[in-house]
Amino acid sequence: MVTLKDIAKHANVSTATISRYLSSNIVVKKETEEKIQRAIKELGYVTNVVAKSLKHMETFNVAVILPKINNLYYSEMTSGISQILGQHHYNLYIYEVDNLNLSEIEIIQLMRENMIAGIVFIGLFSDRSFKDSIHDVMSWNIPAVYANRCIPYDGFPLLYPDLTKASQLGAEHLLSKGKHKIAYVHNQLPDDLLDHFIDGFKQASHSDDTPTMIEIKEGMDLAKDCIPHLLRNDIDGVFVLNEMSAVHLTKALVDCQISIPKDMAVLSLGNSLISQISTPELSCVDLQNRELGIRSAEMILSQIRKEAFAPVTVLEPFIVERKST
Amino acid sequence: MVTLKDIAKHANVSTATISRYLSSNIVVKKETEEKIQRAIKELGYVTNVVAKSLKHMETFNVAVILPKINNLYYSEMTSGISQILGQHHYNLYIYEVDNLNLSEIEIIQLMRENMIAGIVFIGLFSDRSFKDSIHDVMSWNIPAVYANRCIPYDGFPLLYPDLTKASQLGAEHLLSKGKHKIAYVHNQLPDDLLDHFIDGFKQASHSDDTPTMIEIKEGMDLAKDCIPHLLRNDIDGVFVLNEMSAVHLTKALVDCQISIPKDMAVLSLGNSLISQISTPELSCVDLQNRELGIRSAEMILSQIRKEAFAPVTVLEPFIVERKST
DNA sequence: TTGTAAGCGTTATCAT
DNA sequence: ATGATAACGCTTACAA
Repeated sequence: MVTLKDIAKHANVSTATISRYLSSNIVVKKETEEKIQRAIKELGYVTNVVAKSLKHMETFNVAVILPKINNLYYSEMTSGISQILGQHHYNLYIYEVDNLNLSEIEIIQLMRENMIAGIVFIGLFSDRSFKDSIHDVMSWNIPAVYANRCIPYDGFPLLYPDLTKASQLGAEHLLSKGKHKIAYVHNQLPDDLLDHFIDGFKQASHSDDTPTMIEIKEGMDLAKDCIPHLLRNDIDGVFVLNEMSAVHLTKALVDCQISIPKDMAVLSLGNSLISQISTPELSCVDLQNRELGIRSAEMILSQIRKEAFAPVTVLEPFIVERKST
Repeated sequence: MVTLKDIAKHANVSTATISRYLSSNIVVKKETEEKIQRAIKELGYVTNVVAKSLKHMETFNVAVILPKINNLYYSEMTSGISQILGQHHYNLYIYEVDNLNLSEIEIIQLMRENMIAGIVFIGLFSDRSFKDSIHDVMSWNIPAVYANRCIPYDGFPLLYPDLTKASQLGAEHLLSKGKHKIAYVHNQLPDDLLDHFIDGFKQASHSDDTPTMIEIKEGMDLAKDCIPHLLRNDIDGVFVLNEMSAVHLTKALVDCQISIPKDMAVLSLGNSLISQISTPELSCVDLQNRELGIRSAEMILSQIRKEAFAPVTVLEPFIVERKST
């Protein structure tokens, strides 16, 4: 490996001069500059970031901790993060929790050992893992962001889509399509989260009515269990709070020869590729995944630079209308 | 930050003893061990991996360089890589080329600066970028793997799915379904790659016949341009060499009221979520993306450990039959 | 404008 | 079994 010392010797200047010339924009005699440049080229010098990191006691590595990367939901956010970090010359580590046989504590420990510059925690909005760990992380002055959750503010930077608004927009959209008997379908979401959706529905319907709530349980057969339930209640519009379930329900409805959107409108929460691929193409409420990633990264960078920033960012969802409503 | 020095002072032993106790499994007096353990706990020491890396002149960071992460094709491979690296306590860097405003040279430079332990290059099989850079990387003794390409062996570790076999399996499958007028649909694949597919077709048909080759051009309307072409040639089975295109073509066929698979069987190359979501669900040739990732990571680790390994790994595709054939 | 030297946290060599 | 110390490559007072 070619070091500063090597080019110092080769160029007949001190390492200090070269270091200054390379790092700061400090003035150097033309002659010295030429000598240095020649030496760098001739010996093929490349700077050693690890040594720099040790000296400065900081790295340019930001970690994203998520359940798994092979999921469009997470990978879209990650891509947003990657974009911003790249622009600012930070590197991106990925840790897949579902894939790593490490406990939460071990992963957090890893962050400290590696002098990680900042951490983005990503999870489903019903997930509460790592919640306590974040306080540890912050107490060690590691910038952190908890992204895509919807939990009460608890002293750490938070970022999530406005689910009440999402619900309101969704319900309004269904209503505007002449659907008046609306059901919300979800995969075992916790009650406090469902409350957000119920609130949104009330705002949309200008009433105190509650939508029919239908829970999809693990291994349930939609055509046998869910659709009869829908029909029995004369439902004419469903808002499915999980994109994948929306796709499956749509498939089941088509199999049951129920016309979409005439007899049943289907609205999905989340707008990845799969909503577009589904037949019919699904209308959906876009939760802005990429933007969520972008903002997360920006919040991390603000913290690193000790700039002011809003500790809680709430993103506005919007409707994307396609064929299913 | 609590350092070895700090706990040395606190425990009244030398840094050398602690370092040895922590890193090697060298014997220490019971009394010393207790003193050290107590000091570590009381001061909250965590080891500094950056300092270790500088000392040892090696990191535990492996980089994956890919076009973009928000694509099931790449994220599935990446997840496989992540799984293996995690098991061996390596960290995973991700660099999205499409997202990073860096030239190939700059990215490679970055790898050197950061003392990356190994690099997995991932790309579409029609892509040839980074091909030359790999020789540079290897000349600097950075372990590297070129994954998911199908290019002639050129002195660097290679890993790809057997496309000729994939073609053969696909053609055999369509033939076995009674389809005799078969077309291959692709998105502007280069000729040398198409040759593999043509070879596979010949092997399947035990003849020297060539399948009808149809090229999808940027912005082409499948219903208007592609399907009439198919019909004109009495095609009754298509093998689409790109999963996304297979989905789109299927949609277009359904719109044109062509019955799948009765009037037209559709087979897709690649087996991600989207083939399952498509209506009808697509039969496909699975290229083993996750396994490709797993093997890539293993090849990197072998190189790092200077173990023997096969420089070229070819993975066997297999048929997954669903509703479209 | 340039050089000298100490030090970032760790490990390894050589003594003791 | 343990300690003193140099070194990994780089930066930065301080001096010249």
